[in-house]
Parts: sequence; structure tokens; C-alpha cells
Amino acid sequence: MSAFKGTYEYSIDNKGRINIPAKLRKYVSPEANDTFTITRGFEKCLFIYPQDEWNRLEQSIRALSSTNAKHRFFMRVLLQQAAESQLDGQSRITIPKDLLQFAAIESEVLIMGVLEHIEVWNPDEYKKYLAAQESSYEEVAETVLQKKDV
Amino acid sequence: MSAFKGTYEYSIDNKGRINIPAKLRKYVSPEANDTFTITRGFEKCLFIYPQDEWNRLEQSIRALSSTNAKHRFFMRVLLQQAAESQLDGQSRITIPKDLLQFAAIESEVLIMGVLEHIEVWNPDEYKKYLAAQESSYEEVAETVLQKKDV
DNA sequence: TCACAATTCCCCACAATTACCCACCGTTGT
DNA sequence: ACAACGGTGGGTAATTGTGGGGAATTGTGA
Repeated sequence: MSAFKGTYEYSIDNKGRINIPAKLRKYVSPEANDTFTITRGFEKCLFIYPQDEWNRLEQSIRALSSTNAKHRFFMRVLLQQAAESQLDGQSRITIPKDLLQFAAIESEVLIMGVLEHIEVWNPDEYKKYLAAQESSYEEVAETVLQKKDV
Repeated sequence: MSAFKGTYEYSIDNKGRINIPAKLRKYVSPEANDTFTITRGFEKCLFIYPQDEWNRLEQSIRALSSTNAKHRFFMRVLLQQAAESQLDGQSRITIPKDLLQFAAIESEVLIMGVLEHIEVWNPDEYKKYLAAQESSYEEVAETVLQKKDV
């Protein structure tokens, strides 16, 4: 299982390609076949899964009931924004325009490893996210800690 | 097994033909023989199955009880609206007029891959569908993912 | 039975996008 | 100092999406 970590500030070129940092690539399993699936993340960012990790995720989606309307909705939103992309000769992947738009990504990106997936953020959006979280820090901490005790 | 994913905004020409996106075609098994079955989907959209997947579905339909009125109704709606169509030289299939009417499709369509089938929506109808969803993506995801752990 | 109209199918052509390739630095490590 | 690697940019050829023309097929009415 991959275990990505670290933050990297990279640029995205005008063809919508971003480089997967070498340090993250090292942790991609060979089973992934240099293939990644990009999809909408929680918050305003993108998730990138190596193929093997994505397959694992897909398995759990398949297990969902297609007669349950909520499950159907979840499947649709998750899958319909998903795009597969393979590394080019320079270890880059191309991100579809609609996903770039969703995450408000222009020329600079933050790429972070978060265990089994990689996140891509617009640096400004990430700052906003941090700021928003900070203001509710105590509140969240309280909830989390309470939950932890249960 | 096919695993379609992604959303594509395509146009339908005045002959009722839509292109199957290249990225989706990649996942159609060769057993499908470039043949697809189109039928009414859940919600206001069309489902397109590659032939091999359709055959699988037909097997499960055969298993349904023909003495159960609801099952009978389901079989009728599914089968009577079903149309087989083969890709033309440009990788397009022709959709029958009554199905286009059912899904309120005019000139623009959203084509999306949802695991084993492809869905075709009128973009406006899809927006309505999303809006009608009372709970948010994150909310549903939480429920779904919790269930996954069980 | 035949002729005509309408529809369907198969082919060709163009424009836009994408994928693949090569080239250029800056940095790192030896 | 030099070689190797990693990140960035761009050009070209192939693929993809879209539109339309003409032949074959179907259906209808005389």
C-alpha cells in the first residue's frame, strides 16, 4: 500500500499537465502501471489515486446497492468526475479541464501526499481552507476528542 | 469487466447519432463486438450497455418471476424500450427517437460512465437531478464509507 | 406490381484536440 | 567539475469529434 507524504509546490503548464513529484512516485506501486485516476476531492481539491489504489476504491463502490438512491448518487458523483491518465515520458499526467475548473487551479499548484492518495490544490484555496479551519479549531477539536472517547 | 467512468459533453446530430467517447470505448470489451443495447435508465436518462454486459443483465432478468406483477412490469419496460445498435465507422451509435424523447434529449448530451454501463442525459435534466438531491456529496460519502467499514 | 417518398446506413472530409516526442535548464550528488 | 536526474516548455503527427452526401432499404399509395 502506498503511503504518500509531503507537500510540493509545482507549476501546471498551459496544456493542463502536472508533474508527479519524484519523491511521491517512489511510493507508487509498480502494479499501478504508471496509471492514475483523478477525481473530485472533498473540499476544493483533486484526489489522485494510483491505479491499484483506485481499483480498491472501485471495489467498495461496486459493493454498493444500485437500488439505493443515495448510493446511486454517490456512485454517479464520484465516478462521473473521474478521469484516468497515464504518465507521459516526463512523468506528468494531464488533468481534464473540468476538474481544473472545479479546483480553481490556474498555474501554480500544491501537491501533497496523504497516505493512499495525492491531493492537488490551488495554493490560495488551501490557505483559505487552513484559515477557515483555524477559526473553528477549538470547536473541531472538542468534537473530535469527544468522538474519540466514545 | 468494464469499468466506465468520466463525464463528457457531446453533441447529438440531427440524425440522432451520438459518439461514444474514445475514453469509454477503451473499456468496452472486444466481446461486445461494437454492439450496444440502449434502454430506459433510472431517472430521466438512457442506459447504454455493451453487448456482453447486456447479456449478463438479460440472464438476471430471466431469473425474475413471471408471476410477480412488478417483475413483469419491470421486464416489459426494460425490454420493450431496448434497442440494439452498432457503432458506425465514426464510433457513433444511432439512438431511436422514442428513447430520445423519453430522456428529453435535443442537441447536447452528457455522456457518463458508471461502472458497467454508460448513461446519457440531457444536461439540464442532470442539473435538476443534482439539485433535487437533498443531501450533499460529503454527507452521502460519509454514510457510504461508514457502511464500507462494517 | 410499380413508383415515389422517407428513412436508414455507409462513406468521406474537415477542424480541433490530444498524445507523443524532443529540447532545454537548474539542481543534486559524486 | 561533471554527470545524472528532475522539472518545464513546446512542436508535430495521429486521433477524435462533428457534419454532411449519396446509396441502399423500407414503407406507402396508386
